[in-house]
Amino acid sequence: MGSKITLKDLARILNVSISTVSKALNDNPEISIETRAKIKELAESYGYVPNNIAQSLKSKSTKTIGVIIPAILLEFFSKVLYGIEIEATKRGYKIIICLSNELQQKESESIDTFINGSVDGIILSVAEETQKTKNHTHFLKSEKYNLPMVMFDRVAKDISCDKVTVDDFEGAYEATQFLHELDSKNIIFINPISNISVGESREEGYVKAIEDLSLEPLVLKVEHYNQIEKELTKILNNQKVDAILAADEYSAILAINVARLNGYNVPDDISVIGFTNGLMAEHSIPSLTVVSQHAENIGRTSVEILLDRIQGKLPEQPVHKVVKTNIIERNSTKKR
Amino acid sequence: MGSKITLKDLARILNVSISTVSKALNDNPEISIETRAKIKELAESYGYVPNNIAQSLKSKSTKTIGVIIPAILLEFFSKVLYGIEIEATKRGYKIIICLSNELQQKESESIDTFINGSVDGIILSVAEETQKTKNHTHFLKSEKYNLPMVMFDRVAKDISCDKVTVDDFEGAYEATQFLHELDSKNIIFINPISNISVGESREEGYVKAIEDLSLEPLVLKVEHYNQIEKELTKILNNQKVDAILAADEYSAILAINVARLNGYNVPDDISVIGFTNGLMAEHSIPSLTVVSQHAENIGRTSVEILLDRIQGKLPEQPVHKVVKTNIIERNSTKKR
DNA sequence: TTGAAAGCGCTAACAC
DNA sequence: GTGTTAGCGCTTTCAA
Repeated sequence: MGSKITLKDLARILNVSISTVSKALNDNPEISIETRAKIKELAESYGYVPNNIAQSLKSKSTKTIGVIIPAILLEFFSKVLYGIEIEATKRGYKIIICLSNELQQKESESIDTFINGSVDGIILSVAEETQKTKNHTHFLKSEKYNLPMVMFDRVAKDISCDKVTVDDFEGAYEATQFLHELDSKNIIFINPISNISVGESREEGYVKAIEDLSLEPLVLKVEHYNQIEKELTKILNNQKVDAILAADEYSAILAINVARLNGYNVPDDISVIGFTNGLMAEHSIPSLTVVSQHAENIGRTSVEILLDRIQGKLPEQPVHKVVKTNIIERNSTKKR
Repeated sequence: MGSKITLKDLARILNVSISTVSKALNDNPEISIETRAKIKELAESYGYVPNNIAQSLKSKSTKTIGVIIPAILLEFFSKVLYGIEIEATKRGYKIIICLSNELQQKESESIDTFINGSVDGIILSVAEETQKTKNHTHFLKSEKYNLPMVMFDRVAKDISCDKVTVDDFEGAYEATQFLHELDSKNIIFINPISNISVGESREEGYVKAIEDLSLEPLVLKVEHYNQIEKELTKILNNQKVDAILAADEYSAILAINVARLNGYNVPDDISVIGFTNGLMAEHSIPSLTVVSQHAENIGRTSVEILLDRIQGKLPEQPVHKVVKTNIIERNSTKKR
């Protein structure tokens, strides 16, 4: 069967005008019931489907959201994406995905592909490179082209737009307290992501908690995961450590393994908490107690805010929503 | 600054016609060099960006691909998606994502959102429910509306379209042989996904290999992961097992744990191989030897075929490309 | 070298 | 109740 039957075709077949067909299919009461029925039947039989592009051009609304994420292989982002898709679909929107792969250049290009009218708004999380260079000029296009934008998780402080973040500071603060309540006095913080905003906040939360507890902070910053084994072993051999808080999931898993390799029992000798509730956390041995960021929730919330903004339901002032974290207790921490 | 400056606006400002502006910006030699320069400069200064929707309507090409995946939280699919995004971007295409969440209804709706002209082609992997019901009528729309479609990994045999699959049969066959070469004689196959096509093929490959080796096949089919511990324990207590091949990653991880809980050493007593090379496989203890399906490669290949099809570079006959698997040896199998 | 006009497919204000 | 017309923003043929 051929494709792409249009209003025009239907009109010609029935010898009516294009607008009559259009109105009939849109159930416009201007058109008589009989005509409507006849036209609908014909459209049905020809498998007519309205051309979405034409509708978009006319209505100046694409019903699609542009999403830019730094990486899809990081489980956190695929969870957020899941939340975004669910919520967008629920509200009748499609999503277009671009990956920045943590590069500023690709992030900027992605924004360019969105400011040409193909989407009604943007949801993004800032690329690592961009967070390092702090060059945010490409984000200004959102405002220049009147394209609503919401940033989630990794946000640019100096850009004025709606934001959804996790309370990383608070999450780290509470995790540190949690470890202290387990009688840990020597809590080390491992940070392989100190160069991105969330890593910073987590470290700050840890340090603040440690200070409030009148303990000694001990931070292990690393550039790469492969340094963790060596550096952590050195520390374990030189000082007492009875708890580890890791800034992400993988470093927590590594910490568990390094601790065990050094003869420590987890959780009896050392309790471990990591950030991010992912597959590895759930399935590691022992399973990992984590600070969950509710990734899916972040995605849904971002969509809600973006669509509310698009539909003019929000005050002019940018909205900043903070999603609370909570601790999911598993077997890498002592039972209370 | 305001938004959405159009050709019309530029034309009015310079007192030239719209078509002149259009041609100038497209570097059409019909327009004099000076006029071109002047117009480009003006466009630049106003931050003019051509409206993509209008261009699409005119050109009848959206330069976007519709992707329907059953689940994004399954790492395999997010890896494929990664491959799709990379290759699509490279070739100047955007991607729109829909999730079927393994439901036929959602899969069908997703196809509907694509046949209205919003994409130039579809890439999809069949939902679990659809594979069960075997109701494939919604896939026929692709042909009816002349919308090129490529299916990957989980495909519908009775639908004629381009396909990219993994050689699951061969992968399982080789993995079984691999285990046999490790001196395993009692190899059990755990299949929690016997209801989807890939699960079937893997089982067939295993059975064929076992037969060719003149061994006794032993298949443990389960409906859900939580049955694995009980069922496998029962088997381990009743008969000799020296190797386990699992139809997916998670069941392999579970198998390792169950074996260890029952006092077996992995890999000394029992070697374990799983399908899918994911995070868990890499980070489990011991790390898991896997049959890798090269998910990213599947994604890239799907895009290549789809775009070649769209651009008329392919023979009329549907193309079926089979991506080879290979075994990634880690610590859950004995060293040779 | 430039411009007028038609048309992509659809909607809607306004006529008849 | 139905049709005419204009227009969304762009490209492109044809005429000037």
